[in-house]
Amino acid sequence: MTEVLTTAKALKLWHDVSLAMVRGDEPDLSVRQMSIILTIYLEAPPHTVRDLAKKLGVSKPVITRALDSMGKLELVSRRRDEKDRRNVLVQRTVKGALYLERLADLIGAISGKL
Amino acid sequence: MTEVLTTAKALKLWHDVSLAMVRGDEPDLSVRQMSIILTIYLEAPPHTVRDLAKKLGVSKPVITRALDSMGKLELVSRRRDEKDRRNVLVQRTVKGALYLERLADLIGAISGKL
DNA sequence: CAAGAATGATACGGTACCGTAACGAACAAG
DNA sequence: CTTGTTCGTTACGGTACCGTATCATTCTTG
Repeated sequence: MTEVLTTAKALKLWHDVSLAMVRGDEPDLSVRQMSIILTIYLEAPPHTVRDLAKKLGVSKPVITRALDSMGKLELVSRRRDEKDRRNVLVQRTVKGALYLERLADLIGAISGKL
Repeated sequence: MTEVLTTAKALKLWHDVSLAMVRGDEPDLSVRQMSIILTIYLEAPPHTVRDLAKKLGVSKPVITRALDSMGKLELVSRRRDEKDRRNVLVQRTVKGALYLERLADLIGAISGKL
């Protein structure tokens, strides 16, 4: 039997993690940005703008802009696909990996205190 | 011994829930807005602008603006405190309760599939 | 080749949020 | 009263993001 979070615990988890993110020093990522970076780090490459747009159900400019802003933060990087130079391959970075590692630790720690 | 989410599962949970929020019809709340509405619904009243600002570690205008926008969505409401008319009491709404109920169901369902 | 399709970026006008500062209203203290 | 403090809001200039439309580049197809 799989353990499922109760309504109250699910909301408390979301609350505590969100609060920690707001109170933290790092700039908050939007839900869209969070979806993108997590997709890049959790799912197998390659990740193109078009694929990400389709996966999130948003327009391509939304992805381009999110990559611009997260690129400034060095959380992701871009590279041209040499096989098909129309494509842009979105790639992971050291900073991005560390960012998500800290996020995972935070979620894990908070979920342990529910 | 408390069950703690592993790093991978914590991130997958966050990813799947964020993705569902992005793909959903409802407008995404920012992390700050989410923190505020969850605080209002999870913690005991009264909730004033000042208290919320302190709890989130942000300035008061941030709270005012977030209440404006969430008020437009009818997720929260405001009322003057008759005991001390300087205070504004932030209150729950039916729509807000339903919104968080759906969110909790979503988190619960996804956490069950990890 | 040329013509068309596909890809990601950019332009545009508009909306939302930011941080800081200033403000009016309401209370508290002398 | 009046002076000072507290509370929430508003003003201001600036930044970021939105959706739509358009663009240049690259590939594909005849």
